Amino acid sequence: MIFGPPNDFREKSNSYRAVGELRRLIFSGELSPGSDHLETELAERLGMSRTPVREAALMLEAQGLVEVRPRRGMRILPVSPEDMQEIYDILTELEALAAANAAKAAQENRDLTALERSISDMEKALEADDRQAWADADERFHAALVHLGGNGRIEAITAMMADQVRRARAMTLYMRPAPVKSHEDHCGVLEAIRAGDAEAAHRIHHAHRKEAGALLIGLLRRHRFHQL
Amino acid sequence: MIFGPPNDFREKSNSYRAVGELRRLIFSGELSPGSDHLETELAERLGMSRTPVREAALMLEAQGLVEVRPRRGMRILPVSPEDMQEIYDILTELEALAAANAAKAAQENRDLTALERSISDMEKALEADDRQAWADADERFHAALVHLGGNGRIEAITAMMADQVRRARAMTLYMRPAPVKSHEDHCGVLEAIRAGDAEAAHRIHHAHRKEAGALLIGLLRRHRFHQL
DNA sequence: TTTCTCTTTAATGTATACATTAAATTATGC
DNA sequence: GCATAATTTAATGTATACATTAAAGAGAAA
Repeated sequence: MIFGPPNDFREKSNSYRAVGELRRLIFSGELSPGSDHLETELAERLGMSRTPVREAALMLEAQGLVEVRPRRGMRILPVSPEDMQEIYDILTELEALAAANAAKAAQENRDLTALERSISDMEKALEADDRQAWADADERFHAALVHLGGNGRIEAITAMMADQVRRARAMTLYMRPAPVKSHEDHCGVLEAIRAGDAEAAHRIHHAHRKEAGALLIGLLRRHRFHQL
Repeated sequence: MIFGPPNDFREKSNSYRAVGELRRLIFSGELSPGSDHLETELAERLGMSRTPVREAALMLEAQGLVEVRPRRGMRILPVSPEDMQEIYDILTELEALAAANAAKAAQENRDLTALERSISDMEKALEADDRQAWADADERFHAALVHLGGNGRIEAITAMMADQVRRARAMTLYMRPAPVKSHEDHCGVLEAIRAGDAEAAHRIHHAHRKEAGALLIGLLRRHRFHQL
């Protein structure tokens, strides 16, 4: 879990740089799920000593991305369809709550440009049939929505879960149908927030995540089946 | 967040022992919220070198309990009423989901003894007017419920949040009225799970957490007011 | 061959040394 | 006296040395 604002001194420290680097390597797939990596090896790869690498590994373990086992190195935790089910169940509840809270706070918080922009970015990506751009904008939409909800801990938790979803989505991005229904849902949520209708925002977003989750998990299971 | 089963080798390592020790010191109030603690100081206190202490501090930071600031030491994050509101909002959603899932899984999973025992422990504590025993049993009830829900990530998240709640509850335990309404709610949830009624389990537990949260936060605000 | 034991290897966990640098302190000019 | 600059202090971030010990491998007995 990534709490608090990103402090500037973190960027100067090798430990936190290692966290960022390792995250990048994990999400890009260069460190594949299930693989083990020794501290020495990673230290050489990142051009630093074992100390900051080791500290980074422990932080990533505390965040649930890897497992540190003595003498076997840092293991990149695989994400099974069962894991993804757990994650989507959580995202569904917490994001729907955030949507409702965003709608309740709509009076004070009128800046919905982030939501609007991500929706229009998704439209453009859909026209251009650019799946990756669509996925990026979709992620921005969800992040913006959760941010509007105003609960920092929900932001931290969903950001962590989004990390995992990104890994799964990379595998299934080109298997799914063009996300047209998603677009309607997003617009519906935005309008409900504009109107200050918390109940509608919650209901639409809850259904949206539930459907998207079922779709992704179905694809994941098929994907795993094909791999066997 | 504490992922995965507690591996035995962790108990032998000073780093993980330090995590446990520091958590104990934080929850017992020996390290008070808002206070700063230098690595050297903590290392001496725990009887080990700076290395494992530092690693523990970074793990606790990744879990959201403390903040590590260069040259100022490890700061124990205070828990404001606003923080507690965030936490209860999350607990409300995730535990209610767990309750619903537990009810759905009631056919397979018939072992409700943990729930039953914690409820009877609460009854006993209530009769003996032992607030601390009641709070402990209440915590066990919620933990058992979430465990029955079967989502390991929800378990990890709620366990982390429960840590924070415990700190707040320590302040307000003797301010609140005798928790009689809670008892009815707990029994209601248990019966709904027995009956496999997911909707009822969700509804009752959701309302239960919402009320309990409002009560605790009200007390916290008053408590803070008195401290000023 | 297989299995058990002993030896060797090497990765980790920890302590420690040291360079860096923010903060505190002193000194200096106004 | 006050503000600013120079100096000192000390806590951290990192590298490295080393003891520990799990795992791998070799060797002997069945």
